[in-house]
Amino acid sequence: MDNHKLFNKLITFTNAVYRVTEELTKEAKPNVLTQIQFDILDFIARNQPVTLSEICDCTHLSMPNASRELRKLGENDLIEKKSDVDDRRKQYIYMTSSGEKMIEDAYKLIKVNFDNRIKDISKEDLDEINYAIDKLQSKFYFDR
Amino acid sequence: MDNHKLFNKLITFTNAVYRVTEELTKEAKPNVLTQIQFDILDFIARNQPVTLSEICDCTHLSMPNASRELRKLGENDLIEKKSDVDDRRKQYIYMTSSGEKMIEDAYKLIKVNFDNRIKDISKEDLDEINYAIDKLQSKFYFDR
DNA sequence: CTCAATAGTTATCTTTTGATAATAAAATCA
DNA sequence: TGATTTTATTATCAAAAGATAACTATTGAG
Repeated sequence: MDNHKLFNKLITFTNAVYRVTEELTKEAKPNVLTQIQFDILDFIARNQPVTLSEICDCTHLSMPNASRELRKLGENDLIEKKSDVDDRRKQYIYMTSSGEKMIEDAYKLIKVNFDNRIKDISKEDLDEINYAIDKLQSKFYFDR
Repeated sequence: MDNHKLFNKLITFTNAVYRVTEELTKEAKPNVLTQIQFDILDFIARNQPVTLSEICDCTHLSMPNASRELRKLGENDLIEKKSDVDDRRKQYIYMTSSGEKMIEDAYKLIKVNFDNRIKDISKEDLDEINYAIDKLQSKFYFDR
């Protein structure tokens, strides 16, 4: 197995992941939000509390643009900001309960799509899938 | 292993795939193209010859918008259209040699990033990665 | 205290992307 | 043959996203 074959296999695999992910997440985004707004909300949901700077680092948005989108999320009562007591320049961003609910509902729909996709897969194959994900996550898709 | 655990694992895994893919493809897109134009060019590269309708089906672009972006690719001499002899409504879209070169160069850069990422991974682990990708591709990320 | 750095906001402009209507030409159907 | 469908284009308009400059407020360093 040379690197080139593995490389090409990874390209094909990545395309498949993107295609299936799109199928699973299709229609999960609420219409009141743009894709970027939903991505930001999702990022906050899994990392809260976060600062605006952290959002910018992780989403490649500039501060002004991230600030603008965050303002819209705030206007929709999906997030709220609280000033840091120690450093009053910083704003810690939290989900509101309606923000939490919006993300929960989105994931519920994704879960339905997921259940539908695996409904005909045998227990043994699911175990293999589980094992393979662990392998890839630890051996290749790790942080650094 | 219940479905919920596997579901959550998949979400985390998908995020990791997206993050690493972005790292590997970073700066591969030529500045003369927008992301969508590059995606279309990449799609043509791996499926040529294609028709405009096929591009629309696979990229969720409307015909007018896809036609517009395709015109720009044509103006940059990256693709060319040839009418179908049997059905003269249809246009088969091909890469030009400079289009091919642009895609090749992009993948060369991605390959460099890939080689850099796996340079410290042992032969045994690479075999495991290879095996795990095959498993996931056939058991979960299949077409249908 | 002064000055630079950090965190964030507001305003503005441009580019990109998305949506829709109107059109043309060729093919198919009845 | 005439009506309908398919394939694609052009022209607009609107919305989303990206880029930049100017600004405020706070903190930290010397």
